[in-house]
Amino acid sequence: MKKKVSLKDIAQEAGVSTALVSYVMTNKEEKARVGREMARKIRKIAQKLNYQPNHLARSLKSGRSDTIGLIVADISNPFFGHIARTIEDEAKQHNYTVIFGSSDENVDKSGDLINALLNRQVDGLIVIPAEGSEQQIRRLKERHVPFVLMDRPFPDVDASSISINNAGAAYEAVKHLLLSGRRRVGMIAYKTGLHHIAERRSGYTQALSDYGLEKEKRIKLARYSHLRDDIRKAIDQLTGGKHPADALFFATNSLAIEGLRYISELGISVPEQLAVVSFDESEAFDLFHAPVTYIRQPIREMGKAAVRLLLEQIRDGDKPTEAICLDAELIVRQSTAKK
Amino acid sequence: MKKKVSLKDIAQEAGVSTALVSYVMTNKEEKARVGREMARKIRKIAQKLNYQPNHLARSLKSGRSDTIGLIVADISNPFFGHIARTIEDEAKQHNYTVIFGSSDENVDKSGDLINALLNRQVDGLIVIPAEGSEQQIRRLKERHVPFVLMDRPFPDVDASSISINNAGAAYEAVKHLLLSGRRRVGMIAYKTGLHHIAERRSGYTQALSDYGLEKEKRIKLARYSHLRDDIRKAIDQLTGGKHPADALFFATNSLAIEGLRYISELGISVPEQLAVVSFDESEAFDLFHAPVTYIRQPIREMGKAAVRLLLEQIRDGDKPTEAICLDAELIVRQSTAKK
DNA sequence: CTGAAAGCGCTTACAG
DNA sequence: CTGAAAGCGCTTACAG
Repeated sequence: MKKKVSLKDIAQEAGVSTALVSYVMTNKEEKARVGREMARKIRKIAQKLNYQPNHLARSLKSGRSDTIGLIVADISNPFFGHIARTIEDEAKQHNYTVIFGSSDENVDKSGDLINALLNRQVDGLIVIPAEGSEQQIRRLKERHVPFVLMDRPFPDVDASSISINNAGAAYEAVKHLLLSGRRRVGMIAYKTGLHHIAERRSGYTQALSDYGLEKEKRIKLARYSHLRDDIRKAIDQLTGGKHPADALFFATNSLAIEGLRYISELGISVPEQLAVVSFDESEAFDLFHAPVTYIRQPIREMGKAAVRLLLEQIRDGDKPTEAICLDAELIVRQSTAKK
Repeated sequence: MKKKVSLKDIAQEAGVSTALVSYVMTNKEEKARVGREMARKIRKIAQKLNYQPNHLARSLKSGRSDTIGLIVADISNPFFGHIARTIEDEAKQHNYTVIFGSSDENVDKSGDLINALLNRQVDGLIVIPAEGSEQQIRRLKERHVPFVLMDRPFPDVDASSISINNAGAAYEAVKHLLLSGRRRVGMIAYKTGLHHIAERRSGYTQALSDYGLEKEKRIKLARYSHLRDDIRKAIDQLTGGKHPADALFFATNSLAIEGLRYISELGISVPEQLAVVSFDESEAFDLFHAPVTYIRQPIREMGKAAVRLLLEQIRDGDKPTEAICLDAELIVRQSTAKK
């Protein structure tokens, strides 16, 4: 790259010290009581030379990088892509830039990522934590790094977080299935200790038991790393046998998409033979022949809240933690129509 | 945040200069001929203090930030999300971090973004350029900023780029429709001057004319900002009248998804009444009742090539520009089955 | 084998 | 109203 013009170049041309130029360029001329004439002259030269401040130098001096780090599970998953987009927009409004990384639901990657972002002096972190990363998160707290957990709070860690009422939303979804006449409702979830999935499972269980169907509990788990195979197996089991499920509740959009692929292949008719509800949204749900009933998370609000909480923490290191829990909404469509 | 430990702290504890510590921490002990004992001692202290280098300071000094900037149209669009993911993975392998931004197909935003990333001293840029951003790209070249154009080359700008054979891929798609017995093939594209869309249009036109159907050309354009309305209007026009289209070719996945939503609403049967092909891929294409035939771009290869080209440019500022053009693949499925 | 010193490009408290 | 100086945390050419 061509050598960039620095404060020094401007100072030289204007015949003043770099200090003056710095004051003018950061609009602190008032405070530094720089002469109006001089300020104008400096600005003019800066313009002519097309001066662009070096953010790195500024950050090194000021201790603030105006950058936030974002850790998601996988940026190519539209759910996280949407979150990233909201955070980007919201951050930009406050003159922050976003560095991101995908943890792939992997603790080691997550740890490396956190370190890499921290070494780059991000002012704070928004993280959608991977399973088993509690320790890493605790370390953040010990080091007084401002951060916000998103999507998946850790019940045992006292940290600011944005999440939704997972148990409640799952409960509503299952209740909706029961009210539409289904009795054998299966659930497919990730095999994970993450709290948000546990909550979704407990919402499911609670609904069944409130409707006197605790005996009908049928949950299958799929590994993130063997998604396709595990889901196929799960569906085979749930829809086979003497008392096949007449409804399926998927705990996330990726589970549902993979599941629906297989359901189509098998020629199972939705919603006649099998009603379907999923967490999250997806364009794919719209194009399924029976548009899929889903639980809509308020992604925009979540992103906004996350950035807000983080910036407050950055500004005030002693801000008490704040856990925000938003409500999700059940969007009812064809895939759960009454039989 | 708590004060971080710096080289100085280690130097103090070890009773040596920061220079020594720096050499050891960057594994240049050989070159600096630091004593083995001393090196061990320094490493031990660094470990104990949990030393983490400040990347900002390093970058300021070295002039390299080991960060690349990525500009996409919209990170929440899975197509770009996938590209981002490949670039992230590939960059990480070379110890680079990625800062990203969404231009929203808007020239002003794109300009702001480029500046913001450059001020943060990214070593180079991978950009999926917005319409009308030629000037911004030319400026990059003038300033000798390493960069690679992706997805959309500018024919009038001599720059390194990764793209696919858009005209050829479109040609194949339309040819496939014609060979499957369709005669009135409509196309829906973005209203844009961007070259890759122009190429897709010309592939369409060429195919029609090669098959003696130039009179049957029916292209409709939709504005990015009025996607839904424009597509609905376009589909109404194409499928209405005395000679309704019997096939539709969508120039991108977002156009197709919006279009298929409407086609479902209208109750038009695919592929019987209307065959459908789209550029790009999407999970939604799989779940459509007649899985959609699409043109698969080699995203992984594209991302890898982009990073490779960029890093070569960063290493060698005089590297001549290189335009890589990859082939796309037509994946034939139900939506274009013979009538 | 080791260290002092300069410098990357900024900011800001301080002195005049 | 203006400027000299110190310093953020590193790296590296140079001198011993």
